[in-house]
Amino acid sequence: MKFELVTVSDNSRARAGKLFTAHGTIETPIFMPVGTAGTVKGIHTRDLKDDIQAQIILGNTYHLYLRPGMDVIEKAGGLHKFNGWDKPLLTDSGGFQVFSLGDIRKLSEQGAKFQSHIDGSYHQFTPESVIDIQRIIGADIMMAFDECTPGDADYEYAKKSMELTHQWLDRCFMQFNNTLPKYGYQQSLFPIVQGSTFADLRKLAVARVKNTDADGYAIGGLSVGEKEEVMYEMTEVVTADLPENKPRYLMGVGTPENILESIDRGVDMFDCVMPSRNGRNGMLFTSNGKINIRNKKWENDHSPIDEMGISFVDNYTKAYLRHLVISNEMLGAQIATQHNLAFYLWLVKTAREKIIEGNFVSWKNEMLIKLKQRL
RNA sequence: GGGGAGUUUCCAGAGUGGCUAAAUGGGGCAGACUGUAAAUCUGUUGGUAAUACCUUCGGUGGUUCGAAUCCAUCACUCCCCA
Repeated sequence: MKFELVTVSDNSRARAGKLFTAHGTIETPIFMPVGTAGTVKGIHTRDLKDDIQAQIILGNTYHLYLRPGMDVIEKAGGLHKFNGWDKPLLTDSGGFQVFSLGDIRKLSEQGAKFQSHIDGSYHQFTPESVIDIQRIIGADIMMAFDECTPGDADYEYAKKSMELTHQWLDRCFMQFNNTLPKYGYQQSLFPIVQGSTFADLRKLAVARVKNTDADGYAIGGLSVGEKEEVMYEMTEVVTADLPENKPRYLMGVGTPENILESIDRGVDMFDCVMPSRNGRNGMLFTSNGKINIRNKKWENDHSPIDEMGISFVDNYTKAYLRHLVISNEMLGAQIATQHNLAFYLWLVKTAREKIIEGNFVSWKNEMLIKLKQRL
């Protein structure tokens, strides 16, 4: 995998780049739609590619391992073949599930024991097994197994948690280096910087993680309960120390505002369930602000969802979409998801253009005002 | 014609003397959602000058300190038998 910096802003840390993978080139900054169970919920790969213009999507180790299981994925020839997405793919390692499945998981130095959220059965993930699974899935970018430290962790916990993540990181790379890709193309492994809300831990984590000389670096453990300013501060601390010539991936972030602010602080890659989940729940991100499409005020608003017309679904009217969402028609969730994802991809694509043109910061400031609005 | 059951707040439907502005579900209205245990969850849903008062359980009249709840009567709905 190769990363090429195209432009770096002179009045901000924002960067435009190109990431070359076995399944195609990704133009950064980029937003990666989340397709946890091998699908971006409600969206066909055709629309993902042609309409939304996604360049890379996610899958999840934990979910795919539980269902359909590695046997099926391997027989399919990997996830690309299984779900028909032939562009770049990134898999999360299950580290976030260590955090989000808190009640049904047990941590040890060896790994994490999970209880399946599907049938309650017990499973163990180790740094080694997580690499093996991601080899079978065949993701272009695999993530190291980490503990996603909660945002309200105290210093002692954050430090211990970070150290565990570092031990696991070494084992991940060991397993990575001792195994080969299964489908004949190169895969990369990204380490994850933890350290919670403590700048000194974050700096330690970056220094430690840089030793791996990986193809890219991720920032984890943010937007997990801490304040927004803290998230920005930590992002800055981390990007300041990460190598310039490698992509930086801020995991799980965020709102359109978060993304612009983080691009400004030198982040290149993002993923978040927000556009898809909130879309399913009736919330739209538009070029003029946020919309709760269930609200009565849209009942007779027969204007397009978003007059900017980024996606073909933007031609559906607010009144019609409101009707679909309120009636619990599945097309409502599909349209809203498709619109939101198209908007997110438009946002990062435009950010890239502005970085290259040299006026990212002023554009960002204009956008932030619009994005804050609630329609 | 004979016998029986019923009428409750937007809907369905509990409630058979005070703890009832009235369970529960639906619908309505609003909010949340950040590496997806989520097509999910939460709040609210008679009115107002609102730690109180007013109006409300088919209509009217009564019993009672007190009635959605008991009695009388009228209206309407449904079921069974002719």
